[in-house]
Amino acid sequence: MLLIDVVRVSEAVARTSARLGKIGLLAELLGRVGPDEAETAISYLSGELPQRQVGVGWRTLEDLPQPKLAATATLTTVDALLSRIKAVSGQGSQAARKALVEELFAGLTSQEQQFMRRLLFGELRQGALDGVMIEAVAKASGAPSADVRRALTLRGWLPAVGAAALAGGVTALHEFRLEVGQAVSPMLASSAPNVAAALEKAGTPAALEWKLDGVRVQAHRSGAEVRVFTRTLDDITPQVPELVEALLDMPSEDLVLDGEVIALRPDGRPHPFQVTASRATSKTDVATLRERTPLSVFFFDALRVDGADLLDLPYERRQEALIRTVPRSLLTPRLVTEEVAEAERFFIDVVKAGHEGLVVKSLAAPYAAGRRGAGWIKVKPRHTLDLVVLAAEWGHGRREGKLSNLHLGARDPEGGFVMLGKTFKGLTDELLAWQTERFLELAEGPTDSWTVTLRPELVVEIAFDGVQRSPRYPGGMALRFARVLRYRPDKRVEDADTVDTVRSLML
DNA sequence: TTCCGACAGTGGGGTCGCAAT
DNA sequence: ATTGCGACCCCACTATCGGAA
Repeated sequence: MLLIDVVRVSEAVARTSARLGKIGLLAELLGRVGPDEAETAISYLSGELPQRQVGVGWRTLEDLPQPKLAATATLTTVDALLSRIKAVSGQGSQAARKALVEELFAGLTSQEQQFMRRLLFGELRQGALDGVMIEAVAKASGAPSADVRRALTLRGWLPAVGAAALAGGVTALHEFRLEVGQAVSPMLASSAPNVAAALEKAGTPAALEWKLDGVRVQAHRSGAEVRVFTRTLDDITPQVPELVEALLDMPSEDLVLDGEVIALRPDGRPHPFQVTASRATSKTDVATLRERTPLSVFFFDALRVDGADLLDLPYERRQEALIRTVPRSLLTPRLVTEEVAEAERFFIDVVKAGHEGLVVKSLAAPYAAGRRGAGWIKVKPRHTLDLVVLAAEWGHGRREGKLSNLHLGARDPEGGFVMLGKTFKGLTDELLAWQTERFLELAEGPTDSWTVTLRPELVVEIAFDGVQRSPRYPGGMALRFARVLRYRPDKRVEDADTVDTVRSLML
């Protein structure tokens, strides 16, 4: 199949707003792709590369070679080139990689080049990714979408699942099983503003578990062999020897557990997230790092114990298996209750202990991986500050032509402002339109095609999860997960919060 | 008819590993 | 030694579609 066939479908999908329309277009193409190219086609049309990453980003794609006039590239030839690019990126010079990227793009028409650029950036912007492609695979293969989802949960990679479905229908989908060593898509959580709302969503009684601010891990053991995967299913086994040893100490030789690794201080309180993340992703001299900053692991779910698959069992039953298998010291602290007041006390406890919050879980929910359903709901405390908008950046995609990303500053009592980070979150279309107009009135000082500097006159109320140390910003602090709550036209700049207030929150 | 779950899109800070400067 | 880049840890929020109620 020609690449241009895929590009045309992608463009048609982008022009179609109806989800069912997108599914129809994608399914039609899947119906005519050959078995050798199905995986590639599904991959491209769900915004991913069969190679996952190839080491090519925006910088490498800044200037492209002259496009071809005739579209002759096939999925097979393009895929082969991308594999070579990945191989060179793994071990080789940037010049060699650049040459291969040139070769790839020189073989494409201008239309194909634009598609391939967006695909490599991970910004397909056709309004269809995995969620829509699951339905398209179902439609094209005749298999129920629940079976496609189920196989995706177990395999963690839609192109492989989709190709199997197209080739072998439902029967092929049923051959995907939970296998030790093959990472499963992790179950994710939605969020609620407070404990009462989370309990409402989960139904009572519900389980409340401490939410630790670390790195999510899925640990597999088969006999003497252990493998550990992150949320995105990357293998980090060599980086977490503590976890490997913990698993080998357990009585079951055939198990899959879900949990979190976190670096704790000697007093048991958590290190900042940066410390944990650095430790869990550093590959060099792990032994020394381990001595200096040991990792602890806390498990909260069991997907397989003693060779028995538990995915479809209700939460409560999986907990029974977990408790039987994992030593108490490695279990995530939890409480089962139907009382809102008791749940709120538990929330206060966890925050006092320095952790992130709670995850509220329905006792009946199976391990519905890969979906942010109502089964798990996270609750975190929220801080707010009144800050001053110092500048704004032009948006992209659906925010093209709108000033979107705000530079946020706290008042310096000595005079001036100290930038604490940026945010683009929490803005409605109406607010985007309003602020674009207002910012242009306030524009003053250096302005380029990217950023508009403003007279510091607007106060905005910002919600955030915490203050972290920053090597980037002048005050040495940055806000974590900042988002706009509302503008405060009733407040003057002199009423905005100061850097001293922010500093006091960092401790 | 209204409500709500699921999805896609729009980007945020920090750190590591590697190649080039 | 330092810098630039790509990848990947952690993410929140709004708009939209379409099935559920």
